[in-house]
Amino acid sequence: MPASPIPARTRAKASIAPAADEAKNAAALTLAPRRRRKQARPRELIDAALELFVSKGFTATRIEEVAQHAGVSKGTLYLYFPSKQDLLQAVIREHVSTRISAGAVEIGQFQGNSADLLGAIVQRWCDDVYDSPVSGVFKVVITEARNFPDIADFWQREVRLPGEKLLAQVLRRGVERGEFRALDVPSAVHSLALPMVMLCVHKHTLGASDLPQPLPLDGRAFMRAHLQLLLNGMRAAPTAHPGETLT
Amino acid sequence: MPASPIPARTRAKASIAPAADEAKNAAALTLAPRRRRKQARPRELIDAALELFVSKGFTATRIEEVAQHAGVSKGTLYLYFPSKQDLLQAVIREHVSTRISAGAVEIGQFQGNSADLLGAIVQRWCDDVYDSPVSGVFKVVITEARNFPDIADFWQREVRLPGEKLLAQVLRRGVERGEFRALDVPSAVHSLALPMVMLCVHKHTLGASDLPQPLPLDGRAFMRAHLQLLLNGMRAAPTAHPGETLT
DNA sequence: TACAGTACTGACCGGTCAGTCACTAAACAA
DNA sequence: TTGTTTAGTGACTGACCGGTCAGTACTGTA
Repeated sequence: MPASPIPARTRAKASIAPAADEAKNAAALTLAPRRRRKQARPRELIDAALELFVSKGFTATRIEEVAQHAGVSKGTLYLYFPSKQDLLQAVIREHVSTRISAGAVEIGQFQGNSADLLGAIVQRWCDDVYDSPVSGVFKVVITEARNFPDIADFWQREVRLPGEKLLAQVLRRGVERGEFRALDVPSAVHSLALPMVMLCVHKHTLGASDLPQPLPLDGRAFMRAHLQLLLNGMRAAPTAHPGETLT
Repeated sequence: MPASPIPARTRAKASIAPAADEAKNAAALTLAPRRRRKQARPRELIDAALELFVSKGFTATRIEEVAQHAGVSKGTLYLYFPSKQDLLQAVIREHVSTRISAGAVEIGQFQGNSADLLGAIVQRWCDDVYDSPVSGVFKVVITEARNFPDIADFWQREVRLPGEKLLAQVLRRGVERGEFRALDVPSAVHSLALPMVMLCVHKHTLGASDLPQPLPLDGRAFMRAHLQLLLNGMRAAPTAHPGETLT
């Protein structure tokens, strides 16, 4: 039944534009002509999705906004991604998974001592993750993991597992080279990784720039201090002051 | 325009009930008689909300479910809380804010050394927060902070600020008593707090018991190990192995 | 110039849910 | 017993949004 009793809100934008401009680029204003660009669409949609998912959250982002942002209509988006969830999965694959494997290669080639290696990793992570929109993906995954078990599963396999393996490898290297004392490696991995992830989450929740900041938190400075504290704890053998119970 | 062309699903339930039963216990079947219990309602609604918000998430929990869980109808809930958001705020106030001030009092009375005090705090936090449904509130706040700036603000003032103040106080105590070296106290507070919060979040996202666990994470054991590592780092003066650049 | 293939469009559908309000009945006083 | 107050009810409304599909128009080919 294509009765269509609705008057169809015709593009009103044009009439808002100043008359002066109108004569000149009337054609340009008339909603950019259709272009067929099958190759470029997926990546453009993924990038638009990243930006919007991060700034507004996954649920709050309407699929139509993503499409608009990428310069296409809602229907076109569904030509390339079967559902909103699949779009999110594509964002993760494109922006997070790929980076981790790239990082792993670099680390394998590092020559110096392990403390410096950890310093370089933290530094790199600040530049490429914390300071980039990618940090928002951590928050999105946490927010949506319960609603989309597939996403949770995908994240565990493609991000968390390789990420932790990578850090564990570096710590074991330090122990083997006699730079760190014998460590509970899996625990120490979390001592390093949990704050890193939490910083990303914080940046996109309580730390969001449009919210009042009674307790500002400089992620970069903190991570430097945190790493120094951990390194200090990993070098010396456990000791206790007199009177302390060392459990 | 209350045209309402929809046939309005009229309550069909009554006509479905077997005629036999009807005569006998018509009254008994009529869903527990109304009771007027103005005093008890708010707390019962808050507790029901905590359980559901934590297990299903804030958005996925329908207000009607909360009401049912508390044994009342949706309308009654709105008699006590003006909106879903206000209900969440009440949950936070009742289950998180109050605990922190209680903890602060206890800590003021502690006599032993500061390492043991930190151990006691971590232990207590595992028992009262991590192992209880309250841990889920952290995840809910993170999930909803962007959608409800009021909640974010409330959390900063009522939870994060007093919480960090409390830990800073303990660390300063340790430095003053000569148990820890001179520390960057705000940083060290985060070295302790960020993993604690992240554990709560993890427990209710990737760590949820209904999801596969390729990388299990024992929060309690980790926190013990993490604290030991930090204590070790806080006791000794910073050192480096030969050849390491100490930045 | 005509035609076919397909990238692209956007009005529409179906379903969901927070919040409302006219009504019902419990509790208690006169 | 009757009347008054108010706690409690649940059908209804209005807004929202993911996903669909009949139709449109760009592009390459004959």
